[in-house]
Amino acid sequence: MAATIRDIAEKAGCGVATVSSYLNGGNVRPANRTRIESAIEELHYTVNETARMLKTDRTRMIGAVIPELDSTFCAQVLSEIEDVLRKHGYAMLVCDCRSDAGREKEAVDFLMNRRVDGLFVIPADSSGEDLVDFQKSGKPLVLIDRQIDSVECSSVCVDNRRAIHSAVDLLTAKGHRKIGMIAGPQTNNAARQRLRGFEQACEDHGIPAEDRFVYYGDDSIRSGTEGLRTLLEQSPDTTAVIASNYQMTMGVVIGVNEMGISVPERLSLIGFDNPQFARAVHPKLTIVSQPVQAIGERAAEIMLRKLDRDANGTGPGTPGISGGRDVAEHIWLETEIIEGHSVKTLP
Amino acid sequence: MAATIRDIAEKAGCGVATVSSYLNGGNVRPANRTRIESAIEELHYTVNETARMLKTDRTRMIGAVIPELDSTFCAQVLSEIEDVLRKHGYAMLVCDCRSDAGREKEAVDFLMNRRVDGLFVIPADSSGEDLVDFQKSGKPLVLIDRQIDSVECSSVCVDNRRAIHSAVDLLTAKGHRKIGMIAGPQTNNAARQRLRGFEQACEDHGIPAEDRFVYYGDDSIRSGTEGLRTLLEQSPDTTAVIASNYQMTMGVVIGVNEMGISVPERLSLIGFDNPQFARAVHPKLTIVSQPVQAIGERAAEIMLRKLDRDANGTGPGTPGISGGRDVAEHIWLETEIIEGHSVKTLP
DNA sequence: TTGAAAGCGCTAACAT
DNA sequence: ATGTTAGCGCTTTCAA
Repeated sequence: MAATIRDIAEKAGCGVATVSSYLNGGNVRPANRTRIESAIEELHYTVNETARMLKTDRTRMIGAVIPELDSTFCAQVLSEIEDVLRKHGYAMLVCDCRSDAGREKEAVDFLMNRRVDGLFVIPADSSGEDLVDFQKSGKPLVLIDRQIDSVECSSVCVDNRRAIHSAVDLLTAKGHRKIGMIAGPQTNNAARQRLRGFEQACEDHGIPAEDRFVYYGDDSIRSGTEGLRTLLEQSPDTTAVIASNYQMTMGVVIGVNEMGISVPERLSLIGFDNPQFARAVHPKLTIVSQPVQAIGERAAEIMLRKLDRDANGTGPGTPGISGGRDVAEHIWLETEIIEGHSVKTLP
Repeated sequence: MAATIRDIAEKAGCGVATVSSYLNGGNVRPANRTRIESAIEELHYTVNETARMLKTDRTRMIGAVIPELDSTFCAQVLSEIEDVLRKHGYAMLVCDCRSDAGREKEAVDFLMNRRVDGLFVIPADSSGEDLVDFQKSGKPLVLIDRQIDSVECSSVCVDNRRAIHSAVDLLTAKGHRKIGMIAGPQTNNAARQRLRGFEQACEDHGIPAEDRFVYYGDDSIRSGTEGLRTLLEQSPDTTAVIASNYQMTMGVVIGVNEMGISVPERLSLIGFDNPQFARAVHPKLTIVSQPVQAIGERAAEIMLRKLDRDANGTGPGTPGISGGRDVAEHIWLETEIIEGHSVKTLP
């Protein structure tokens, strides 16, 4: 078995409290300090975090529930968060839900049992009940990329409506009026907002709303390809297509490639996310780009601030009766259009 | 505070041991069973895993140390592992090291303090000391994608030499003799093996080894683009290029795109990983594809088997004196070439 | 500053 | 099958 704090105390000839105090940065007499240090060295002692967790009721672990690890957006955001978190001594527990509501709920329960100090969620398809449940614990919850109406908590999102709106603006400025939209699953807020942005933009530009220009995908590569095919079949007069997330963008590019559609001559394209991918596409793809790094940073920042307050304040308790003590912050970040050569100017 | 096992025992009118037994699937009298169940329901009781951890000296947490979360390969493998693990009640702690040796060591220490029951590592640039340290705890370690000479432990890898060798075979079969290789950082075994496969293949096909055909990248997108440029500058007679990981493949595709090089007319290309990306490239990219899912599955499988044995056997202890009790398994999986249209047949 | 002792919530040995 | 009890390794009063 590994050495314990008792072993150190014994070897250093002092009490366990002194060792504990030393470990936690308290004041210890120089004589004791050196003896403790050499004892630690000798016995290869390291703090048993699990014991600490039980005693302090803080695990220094944060959960992250995400729809798809294998999605650049999620991976980049998580990577950023993990970086910040670990610098502050927190570990990150990741649960990939494969965009499934049931698994999402399971994951939240799983992490609650493990007593994580806080939770990040990129909700794929959640009613929000599980999250409200978590909030009852009084621990911080931060939603990323998507809000949920029934859950009142902090969030970091981009302005999704505006993101797609500006994509439509760009297309109409170049003369497009028959614009196809490959939308995401309407169960999640981000996808809904993006579709709304599309509809709003069409209205603003006097383009009549027609169902035949909208395809409802499921954020997968497959549905991007399928969406393109469907759109072009049912509306051959389409001159431009917008794909509203990265996976579907890749799907659309696969589609034009395999169906032999020339871009932008026959069809103009605007994709989403991943500037590097956009550069790899020929011709370079015009995309809506999200500030992924900033999203991760801001989310981590909010979480750390809340954790800090919990650690010093009244404790994470008093849920429900919190009396407005915990104000939910909503951060909105802007997207940016990176122009490539995939949009043609119509005569 | 949340309800404890004592609260349940009290409310159900039995001893804590009975409740504990119930929670752990032991035999409990029907009468008690129902009363315990309703008490749990009423008090919203959930097991405090941290207490369980301390008592049982098992955290049911597994660490994963990886070079880059934002890499399809890592993300897919992790996603698979996490899936299997969670089904068996294990949580996954992820540490992204940004391909940095120092951070890798820190991550291993960090996870050791947290007393993870096991560790997965995709070593980016590790001397292996930190891993040997971990092994002293007697807990299972599984290396993925890359072995380390100085560390004797189980591993799941692909046959990297053969992977590149077969790529060269394909090129030579189509008449190529001036083949450029964009190699990864020689600090990691996988990259070394891939380069070795290249050299071996050249030798096998009677192609004299020339330094000017090899570029040493760092597995980044940037170095893929840079590698292509360098190769074509210093060896304009190059007719084909192999990129030896996904990031560099994307970099090369960006390069041909932005430099206006026609593929495969002017230059033939073979990439690595990510069949979906290959389909999105025009013309469809010929790639070496790794069985990512199988890699994750096998790794998780090995880990679970070892954990199981530790749980039932002598315990994870007796490290060092284990007397060959723990035989390291080495799994080798095969890669596959998916042909596209990026390789030209030379006259 | 330091030591003794209580106790976090759970499991497991033991006695019943 | 069930209750009692000790103790996992740590932090944190409380006295000294």
